[in-house]
Amino acid sequence: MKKQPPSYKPETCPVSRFVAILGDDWSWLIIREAFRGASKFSDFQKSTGIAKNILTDRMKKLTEHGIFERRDVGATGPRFEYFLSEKGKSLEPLLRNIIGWSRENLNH
Amino acid sequence: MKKQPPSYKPETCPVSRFVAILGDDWSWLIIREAFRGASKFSDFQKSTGIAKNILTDRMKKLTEHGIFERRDVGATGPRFEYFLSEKGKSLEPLLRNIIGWSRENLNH
DNA sequence: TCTATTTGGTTGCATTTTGAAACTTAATTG
DNA sequence: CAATTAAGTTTCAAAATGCAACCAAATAGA
Repeated sequence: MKKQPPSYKPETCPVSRFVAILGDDWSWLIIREAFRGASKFSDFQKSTGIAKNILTDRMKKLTEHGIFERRDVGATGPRFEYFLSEKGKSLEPLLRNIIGWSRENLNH
Repeated sequence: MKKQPPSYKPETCPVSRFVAILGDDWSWLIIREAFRGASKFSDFQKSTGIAKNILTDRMKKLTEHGIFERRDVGATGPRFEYFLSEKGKSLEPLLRNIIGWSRENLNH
C-alpha cells in the first residue's frame, strides 16, 4: 500500500490506520494464539506455521504499536515472553466478531 | 501465507478463512467506500488510490466470495457496478467495530 | 569452569505480490 | 462512423514473503 490520497491518509482515516497494523495474513492468527495462551516466540511459530523472520517482524510491529509487550523471563537460552497489553486485550470483542462472522459466512 | 499447519487449515479455522479474504491492505478500505456509496470501478479506484490491476484482483476475489455482486448498468463505455451483497452488508457491524477500536486505540 | 543445549532470533537468496504507467477493448454518444 | 469513456490488461520494476542455514546469548549439567 504505497500511495495514499488525502481521504485515506492514516492521520485522518481510522480504517487506514487499522489495516496498516492488522491488515495482513498473520497478525490475527498471532493474536488469537495469544488469547489461547501462547506467549513464547516458539509457541507462536509452531502453532501458526509462520516463518521465523516474518514472525520477528510481526511481533516487533505489534509490540511497537502497543498490542503486545515483551518481557524477559530468565530461563535457559534467550527467554522472552510476549503477552497482550491492555490494548491488545481490548481486541477480544473484535476477534470474537471476526470468528462469528467467518463461521456464519465463510463456508469451507 | 504459504504453509498451513493442521490447526490453521482454512477448513477448520475461521480466523484463517477470514484473513484469506479480508486480511490485506485494501479490502476494508474498498468495503468502507462501498458503504459510503461507491459503486463503479473508478469510484473505488479514485477514492482509495489503489492501483487498477490490484483493484481488479480484489474486486474479483471479493465478488467470488460473495461479498460484492457485479452488475451491468448499460452506460457509455464498459459499465459495471459493484454493490454489496447481503453477505457484504453483514460486515457493517464489524466495520463499525474496526473504526471504533481504531479511533480509541490507534492514535495518529 | 567448560561444554552442550536451548531458545530466539539473523542472513541470504528464491519466489510471490504489489505498484505505476502505458496500452487495449468494448460500448455509446454525437 | 469517429471521438469519448470506462474498465480492464500488460509490462516491468520494486517490495514483501518464505525457507533453510547460520549465529548468539544464557543456563544446565558434568
